[in-house]
Amino acid sequence: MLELGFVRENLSLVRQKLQERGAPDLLEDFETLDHERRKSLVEAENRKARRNKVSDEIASLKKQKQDASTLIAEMKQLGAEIARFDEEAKAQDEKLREILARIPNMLHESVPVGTSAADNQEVRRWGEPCKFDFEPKPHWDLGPDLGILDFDRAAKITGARFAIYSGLGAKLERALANFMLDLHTQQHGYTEIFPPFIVNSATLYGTGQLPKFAEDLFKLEGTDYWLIPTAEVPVTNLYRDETLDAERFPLKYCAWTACFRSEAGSYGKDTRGLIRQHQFQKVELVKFALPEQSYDELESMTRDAGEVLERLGLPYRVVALSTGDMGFSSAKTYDLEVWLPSSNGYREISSCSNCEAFQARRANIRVRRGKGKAEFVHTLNGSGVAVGRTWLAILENYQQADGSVVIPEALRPYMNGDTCITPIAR
RNA sequence: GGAGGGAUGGGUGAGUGGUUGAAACCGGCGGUCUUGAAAACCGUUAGCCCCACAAGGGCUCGGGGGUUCGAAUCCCUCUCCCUCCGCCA
Repeated sequence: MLELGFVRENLSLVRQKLQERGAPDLLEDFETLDHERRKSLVEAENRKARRNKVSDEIASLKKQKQDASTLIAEMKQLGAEIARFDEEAKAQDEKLREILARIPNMLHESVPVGTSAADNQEVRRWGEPCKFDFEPKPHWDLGPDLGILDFDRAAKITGARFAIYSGLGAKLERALANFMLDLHTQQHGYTEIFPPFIVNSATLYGTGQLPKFAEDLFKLEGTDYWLIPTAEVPVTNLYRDETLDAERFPLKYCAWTACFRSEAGSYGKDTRGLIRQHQFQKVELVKFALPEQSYDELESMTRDAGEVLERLGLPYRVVALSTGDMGFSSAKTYDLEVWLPSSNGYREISSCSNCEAFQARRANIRVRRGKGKAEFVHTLNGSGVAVGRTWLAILENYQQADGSVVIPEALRPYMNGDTCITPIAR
């Protein structure tokens, strides 16, 4: 969320930034509403000042056992007026907050200007896409052929966009999660968190999923509970409504969780395979940084995520998202895209964002240095990385002519020494 | 699921409907004393909003609503925590 005062003082800048994102102008009524709210506020507060004063007078009259009925009659009248102006101010305040809550973050000046993902800028590449001397299979054929992935039974048990991993497939999923967690906790200094997969509305509001994106989420009927779309939500909200000590900064956390997304509005997209599921696993990185640290921390977080793919020998590239492709809460985002033979191209496997103070303002997460005044922290989050997509990237990139899949070296300790997945009888 | 008890400033914890935005203690900060430190003593120590040159004003005692001229205090409701019972991985 942006600060009310900031929007008031930078109205044209905010509008320009909205335009760069391709977002609609949400600020048409802002100025009048803001003005009227303050007018009602002053009217109410002047009367409250009077009320406070007269209340003291009434108290002292009563103490001296004198009659206060004239004053009390005046106060009755005043009370009604106060209630009216309070109500007015509250309604205007709510409208204003509603507007503010739906305004996306201001974009960092380094974000490439564009209208869609096509304008994203490649920053760097790692690795060479492998050349096959046979026709490579997509993972949605490879997995079922190997007997480690089953879409049909998942559809029976639940529905479309779910999958069942079995045997070495299930083990590979687990191995990947452990490999990633170990890398980040042991080599990169992140503290592991295992949070709830279910959160309340206030938490989702804090990271920016609510109020605007409710339709992307699964809600538990009859409750205020929602399934998390990413571990960013519970982990960033760890410190909601808290003031932290600057000494320990930056704070770095990683978490493995299942993620749940309704994928409303993506009908027909990526309907085959594991790319777009309602439930998937992800190792998430979250940082709380001082404002002057946050862009360096974004770079190192992006490298930390990239190292996962490098150790697994998966070719990838890093792109800076353009203004037209940016998420709601982010000021700057790098996507990591892994090479997928089935797409003959790069597909998103991680997204690393600096949200600056946008989430911290919503979630009221502050930091105090020394005796200074508390200020809002900068929050960052990035996938480190999406486990399900890594799973399919390994299948596709490490497939052999005979239909088997070689396990990357770095993963073998996590697979009890298994070096290869070969077709099994079902 | 049932029955009780709680929620007050950075912490512990008082608080009879009317100078209680809030005692006291601890902690923090500043000072006196001291070569320095400790101890002792003195002082100080919430946030947000409106207006703004300044002065000033308003709100906040878990959240929301109500009663009242006036609510930390009375009523309703929600959330969370604790104890006991039931159920349970």
